[in-house]
Amino acid sequence: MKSIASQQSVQPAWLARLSTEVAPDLIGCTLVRRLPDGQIIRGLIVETEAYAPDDPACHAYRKRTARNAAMFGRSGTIYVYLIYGMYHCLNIVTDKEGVGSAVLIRAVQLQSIPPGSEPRQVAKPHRIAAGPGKLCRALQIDLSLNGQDLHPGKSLWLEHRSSQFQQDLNNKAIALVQTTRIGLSAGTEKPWRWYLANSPAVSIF
DNA sequence: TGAAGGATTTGT
DNA sequence: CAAATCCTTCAC
Repeated sequence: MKSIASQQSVQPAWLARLSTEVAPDLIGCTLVRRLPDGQIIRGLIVETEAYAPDDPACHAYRKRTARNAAMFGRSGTIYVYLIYGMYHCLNIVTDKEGVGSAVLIRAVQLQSIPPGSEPRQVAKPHRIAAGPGKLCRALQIDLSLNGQDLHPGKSLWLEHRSSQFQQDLNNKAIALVQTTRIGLSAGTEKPWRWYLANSPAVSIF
């Protein structure tokens, strides 16, 4: 019998499914960021949104451009974009290569306080990465990661749910909530946002 | 070549 | 509710 590692990294093949299937499955997974200086920041994913090709809210809805090119890459590609001129948003590309779809990571619950966090934020540690813009600020994610691949030990990767998390989910000790997405001007009716019920780290209450 | 607006966050 | 702030997209 092979020994069981507590954390197993997510492989591209596991992400090669519809974004609407992957998005809820990513809740409970751990996002791991390795800074240029080698420091590791880990966060439990507690909120995601799915974006699909036939979805008017999806950046890849109209056509392939320089900006959204990463969304058409193979599953496991990192798609980062700048919003409102000051915040970055992190997406994990899903489905087959050539299909413009991805999952937006909206919030993570940090395992530790990352470097550079302001005292005002540290007062509420669970809110430091509550929201897509704040998440990227805390994990120092910017356009330099756009188009790169998730890769264990490199800049960014994902680890599967712990057996404890999966067990709690099966026992209904914890639950996922599915509802509509946030901040859109189109496709507002699609129930493609998921979050961990009762998590203090989701972007909105 | 220019104007409009955005998968956000924060403070008034 | 409006500002901050800049890149992308689309119209002229």
